[in-house]
Amino acid sequence: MGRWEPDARGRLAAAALALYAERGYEQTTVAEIARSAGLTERTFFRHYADKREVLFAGAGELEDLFVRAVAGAPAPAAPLAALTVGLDAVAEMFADRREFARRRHAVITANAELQERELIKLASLAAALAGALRGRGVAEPAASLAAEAAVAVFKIAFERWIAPAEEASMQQLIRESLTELKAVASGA
Amino acid sequence: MGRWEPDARGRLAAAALALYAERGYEQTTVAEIARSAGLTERTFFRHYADKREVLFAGAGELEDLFVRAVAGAPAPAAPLAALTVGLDAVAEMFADRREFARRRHAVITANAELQERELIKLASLAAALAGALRGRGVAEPAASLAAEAAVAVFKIAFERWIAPAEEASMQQLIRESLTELKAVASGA
DNA sequence: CACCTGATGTCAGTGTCTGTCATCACGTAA
DNA sequence: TTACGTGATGACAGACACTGACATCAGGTG
Repeated sequence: MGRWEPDARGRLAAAALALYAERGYEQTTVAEIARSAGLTERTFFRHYADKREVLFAGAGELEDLFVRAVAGAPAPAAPLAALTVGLDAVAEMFADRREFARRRHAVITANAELQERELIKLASLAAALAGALRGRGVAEPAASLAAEAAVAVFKIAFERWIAPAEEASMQQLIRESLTELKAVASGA
Repeated sequence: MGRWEPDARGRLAAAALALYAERGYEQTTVAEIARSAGLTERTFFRHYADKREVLFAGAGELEDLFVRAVAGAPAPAAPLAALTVGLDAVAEMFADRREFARRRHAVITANAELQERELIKLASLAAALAGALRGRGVAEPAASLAAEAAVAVFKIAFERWIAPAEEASMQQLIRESLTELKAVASGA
């Protein structure tokens, strides 16, 4: 065996989620997370920029997947059609992580600081999507507006998907939200 | 004259904006802001919950104005039409604060923590607007989607409004963004 | 065997934010 | 006038997030 236990990053993330869920984000110190993972506080900050970031390690992958799918959508597709290709790819990625998503989201919605971090990740996603659309020849401000709308669709579908009683697939919920958006935007 | 200089809150906000603009948000300590306003660090935290909030005192008023305008829109109006009434009210409120908005926005865009706070204020605004729409009989998820779309329109119009060369009125830019949104949403 | 590398530990320090108590001008009532 | 309450502030101690600097040590490499 190696000099250290493997996957320090993953152990820190798991310990953090467990402690945040058990006693709340504010009531958990970084030293406790590190100790729970068999490491020191200083090592925590070598793996994650701050106490919140430990919950958002997957945000980069989500953004990459979404952006690549949009960039690779069939050429003649309109902005919202290209974004729909990305939304479908994202839905597939989430499919088998519903319980994890529920636990993580419960922790985030219980704390304002964590919500702030989630929002800036979504804003980063929207900016990246707008960039992908511009790469497809979409002009501003249409690119940014379409990207913001797509993120809103994702956010609302996601919240429905993790609702306690919900059983519909994320892809189904995304399609429904998209339909609603089109109806709302054309209805005034 | 009173025992203390008047308007401690306002003096703190002015000192903070000036210092954040001059040397950057992270390079400014709360103790410096307080001293610049003739107060102590402890008093700063009695007026503002944290170092960021001092830049967002007006967010509550913006939300109140926006929500009241939407709630008071003519009864038969569709969701996006009611939101447009609110957007017009907001545009009027901003009209004579363009330079202040530019300075404040420059500080915020220069720092990720401040952007996070701005995003959660916009999310709070979107939630309040969705509530106002539900109060008008709009069902979910249409209410939330329409509210998110309206906030996106506001955000994009605002950014154009404070762009260096821009001279168009905020109302004009909001109308243009709304038109773009409708075109994008119906174009796929 | 000597050396380098990379992940970790240790320690000291800064800054944000909170709890607690003291201070003191002002208003009010006896 | 005097005693008392009130509210904004100051003073102080402390918890905790986060950073910089240096030490440690197993494993790979020459």
